[in-house]
Amino acid sequence: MASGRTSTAAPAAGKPATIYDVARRAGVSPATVSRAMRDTAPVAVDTRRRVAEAMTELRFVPSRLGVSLAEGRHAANGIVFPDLAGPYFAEVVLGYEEQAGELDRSVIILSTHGRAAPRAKVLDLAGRVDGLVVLGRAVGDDVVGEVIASGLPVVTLARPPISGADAVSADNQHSATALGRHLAAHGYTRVVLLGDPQDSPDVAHRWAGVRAALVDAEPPAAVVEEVRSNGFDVAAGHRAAAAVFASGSSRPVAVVCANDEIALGALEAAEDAALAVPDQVAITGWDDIMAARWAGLTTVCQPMRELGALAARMLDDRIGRAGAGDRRELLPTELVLRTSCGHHS
Amino acid sequence: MASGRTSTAAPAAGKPATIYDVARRAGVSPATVSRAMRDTAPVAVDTRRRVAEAMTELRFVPSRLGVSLAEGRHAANGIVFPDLAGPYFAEVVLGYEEQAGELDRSVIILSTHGRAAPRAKVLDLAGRVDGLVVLGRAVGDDVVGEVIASGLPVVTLARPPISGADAVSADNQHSATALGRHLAAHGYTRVVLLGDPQDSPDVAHRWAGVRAALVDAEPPAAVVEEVRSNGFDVAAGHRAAAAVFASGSSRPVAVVCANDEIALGALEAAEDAALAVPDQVAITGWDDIMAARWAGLTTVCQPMRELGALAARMLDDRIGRAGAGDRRELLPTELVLRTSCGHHS
DNA sequence: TTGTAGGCGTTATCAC
DNA sequence: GTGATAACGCCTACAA
Repeated sequence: MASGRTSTAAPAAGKPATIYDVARRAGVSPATVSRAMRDTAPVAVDTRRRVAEAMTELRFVPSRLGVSLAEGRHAANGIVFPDLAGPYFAEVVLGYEEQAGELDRSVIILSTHGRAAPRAKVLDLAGRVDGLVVLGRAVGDDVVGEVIASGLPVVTLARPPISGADAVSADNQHSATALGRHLAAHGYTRVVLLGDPQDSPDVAHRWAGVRAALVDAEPPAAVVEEVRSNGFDVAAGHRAAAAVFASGSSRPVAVVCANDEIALGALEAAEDAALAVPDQVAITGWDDIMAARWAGLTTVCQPMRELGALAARMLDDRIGRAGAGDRRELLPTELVLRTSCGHHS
Repeated sequence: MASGRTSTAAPAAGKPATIYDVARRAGVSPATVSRAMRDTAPVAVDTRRRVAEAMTELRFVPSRLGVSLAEGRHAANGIVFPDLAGPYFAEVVLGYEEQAGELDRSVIILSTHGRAAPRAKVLDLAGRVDGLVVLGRAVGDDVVGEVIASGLPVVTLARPPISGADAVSADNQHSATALGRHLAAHGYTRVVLLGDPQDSPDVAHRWAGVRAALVDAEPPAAVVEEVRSNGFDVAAGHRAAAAVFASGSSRPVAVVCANDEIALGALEAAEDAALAVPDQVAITGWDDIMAARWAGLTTVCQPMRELGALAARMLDDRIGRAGAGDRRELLPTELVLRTSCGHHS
């Protein structure tokens, strides 16, 4: 026992054990402990056993910080989005988290809450992750550009593609056209668009598609007005629609809304104004959130979950390969006909 | 210029600049750069300027890993939840993120997706944060206990309090009683409870409250059956309710559901079975999600956002103070009467 | 006011 | 197989 004095080594006190504590306890070097843990090189069975024992006795858990610093990676990805209110973003984030989890990456979220200047927060986030996805108008092109320039892999989601980043979005074009045609087929000729195209690239695309389908219809229909909703929630939709309905004589026959929540607000406003839907006004939404089914809202279904999951996979890919070209992906959408746009026999 | 050779120092290549690069460039020591950045000690104006210049020229951004390792903190908090599907958890997480953001902490999320054994993932998460909130039945008491034992501050949310952790939840008792009374007042005497109390502590409390109110009513009503929904989503509710309605003769007159999504499913099942709501069956939910308003669902409104925000604040507190006693907080809820539980004049 | 040096906890490269 | 030792990037006493 001369060489003894073994196994007395204990970590400072309440503080967590380090790899050095384990090494001392097992009578080996820290390097060996690391190898034994990670199976990164052959270790004698006996040594391995002693290390394992020391680890459990000391309840050793490697410090994430130490590992990350040494490995040069965070094993975490970030996602920035405008808000989590409303089902849309939540579903996308969920799809993202699920896929990222399978790829063994933690997910750090950052919501800009519609507020301005999240630059600092975005940059901070960028420093905590191996890659970032930017959802919608969560942050300006300038900031995204900055992040890309810093060398961080970036994937944009539901947002105009940026050079140097991959992009995934839903196929707004297809369903916008289908929706426009459908409304024209119902015989509506006067439609108003309710939303904020300048706040959401997606919406701008939808509007363009609807407009085109309308004028191409036979007989041709047209957008008579485009009004800002100043927001994408139910309250905003309610206010904006109320204003539209109040302008009496020029009352439209169809109100196409930028998303379901605005449409739900419009439905409320119609009720307030004693306007029957769809007999006196047709109203449509976008996203197919859960409430839409119960409100009888005609809308467009997007694969929200899958959008998030795909973004996660693309980001993971991009982190792997160094700097190949930019990928662009488009996911299909589908028009969901219910009663708010008119009667279907 | 003999002492020259200044300001040529550049970071290795494409790699980000370190504090050493900046120091060399500004002709000072790393320590001074740190002090200048953090205002942690007086620095001569001239020195400060030179440092600032060097920083911008080199686009220096302190490495989060380096800072965290040195500071001994992550400046990040975690939250584990069962799922983000459905509005409830999403809203809570949003409230949490918002508050955490104001406290200058990043948020790392982890969904267990109902799946089992997230132990490893939870422990990994625990190693990345300064504190953790556990939402609902996201993870077993054993694992939570392990995390607490490791010394990490923990706050539980909508889950039975655990010694060593703070706890916040909604006041299920109050509204459960109100709901039970209301149903009894409608004259219903046969009610069935639809949900999985063993999967959600919240639900167990609600059931207890409803039962108590029912038997205390005059004339006394009672729960005739308690059926498992095997899940908390619309599909689960639909299946379970269909089974209930199929058992012909013993048809209940009121179905109290564990949450709104189950209730929505029950509403669908009632429609399938050609049962009029509320004339032939009354149906109630819980949470007051957006769809509830459109489905005319009687339910209970919880301050979901505020639950998350409060948890964030309590966690931040707990990280500050060392090991004071455990706090317990209860947030109020409110019964929301709509048409699914019966006619109101 | 500023510099020096040690520490935070791991991984990985060399030798042995 | 295993052990030194040098990174990784920053902060902060301690000295000067």
